[in-house]
Amino acid sequence: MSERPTSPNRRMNDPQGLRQRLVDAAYVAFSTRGYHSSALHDLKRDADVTGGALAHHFPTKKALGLAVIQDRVAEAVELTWITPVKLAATTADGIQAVFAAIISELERKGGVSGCPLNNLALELSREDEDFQAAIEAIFTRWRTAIADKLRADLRAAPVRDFDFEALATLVVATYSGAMAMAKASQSVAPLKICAEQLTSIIQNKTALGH
Amino acid sequence: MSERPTSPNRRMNDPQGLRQRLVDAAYVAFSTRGYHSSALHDLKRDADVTGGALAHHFPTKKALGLAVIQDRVAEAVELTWITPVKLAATTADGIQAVFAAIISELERKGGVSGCPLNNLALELSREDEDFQAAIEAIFTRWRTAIADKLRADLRAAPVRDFDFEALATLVVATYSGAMAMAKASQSVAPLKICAEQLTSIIQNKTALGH
DNA sequence: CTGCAAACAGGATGACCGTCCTGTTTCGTA
DNA sequence: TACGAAACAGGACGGTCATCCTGTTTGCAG
Repeated sequence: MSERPTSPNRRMNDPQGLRQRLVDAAYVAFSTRGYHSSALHDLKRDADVTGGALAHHFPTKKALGLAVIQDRVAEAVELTWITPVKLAATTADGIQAVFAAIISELERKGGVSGCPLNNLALELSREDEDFQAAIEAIFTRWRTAIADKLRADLRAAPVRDFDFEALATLVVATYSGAMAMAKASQSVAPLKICAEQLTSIIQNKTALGH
Repeated sequence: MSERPTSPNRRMNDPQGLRQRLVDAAYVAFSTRGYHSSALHDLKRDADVTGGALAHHFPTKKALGLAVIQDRVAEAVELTWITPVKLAATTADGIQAVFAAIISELERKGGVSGCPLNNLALELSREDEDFQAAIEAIFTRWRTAIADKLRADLRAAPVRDFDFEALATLVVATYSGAMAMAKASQSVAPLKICAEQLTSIIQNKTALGH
């Protein structure tokens, strides 16, 4: 019931704000219900935007989807994963903290709707190569950030034959798969288990000794 | 151009065969293009089935989707994962063989369309609780089979504090996530990396020592 | 042979959805 | 103030899709 402050009858052009409301609503919808299951009609209602405004900013649904991926999904990965890991004392600490934060957030609300990046990756990667490229770029940035952190961990006490990229790939893959299992079971149990396994593995591998 | 042997003009009722053609076509379509992106019109064409026949066997699209999950997806997991792992000498051997088989199969054809179970899990788990239950059951069976094999591995030389279910969860999650990354990058590289990491981890954990 | 339910044919239907089109308003610029 | 481009309003349109409906055929029971 919250009317936007377009009080009397006067219109105010606000292209940036309107675009942001639109992308925000689309991000929520695409992340939870999926891209194809989200109708533009609902997005227009949620963002309080008319068809003409939508068409003006995003000529096609694909353009909106691309904006969601590049603006919001990339930002979400940056905020929930990359930055916390980078700021943590060690990679293992960072990963444990990220998992814990995500788990408690999921427990706060009722259900598990899954990782936005993973959801859109499986739905759109094969459908359109622009989507695929945008999604792959985020995965690459994510994996690279973890690999860099692992490299930093071992700056002081190097371990020979350590493949940073491979271990980072394992982390990203395990998280993605754990979230998929969590979504399928509507339970955070797979996330808790994989968090413990992963941190144990990383601590072992980054410890002294070959 | 391959006409089915309905040679002159005579019809032959074949409820089981028709149902099988339908579920087969739906399995392929749902696994590659996804559930919502697959139109019943295309399935009818692929399976050479009319609308009346389809409605007779599956009153709704959901019923067809449920049959695909319970009949074909469950069977696929059984054939490509559970049986090979069960027949292998060790869990690590089995997992390595399964990954290798899947990778070479993906390299044979051109693209990566992803794990059917994972694809449908992310698309349908939150949409309908019947779908969710059917998918969760397959994940549970999959994970349990791997845990059982791990238990069998350590029958002779037990390792204390070994959590079979947790390690099995890690395996399933890592595979699912690796396949998601493979789909996003349209490359088998994540699968190769995770296969190596996983077998290394399992061999370490199942080896002698605390 | 006969009746009857299951199996199938083929199209109608109504809802939905993305896109586009025409008109109106805002706002920077000159 | 005049003007033009951008921003926005609101609905029409065409296509698609899942479902349903009416009729016909098959095949088994009796």
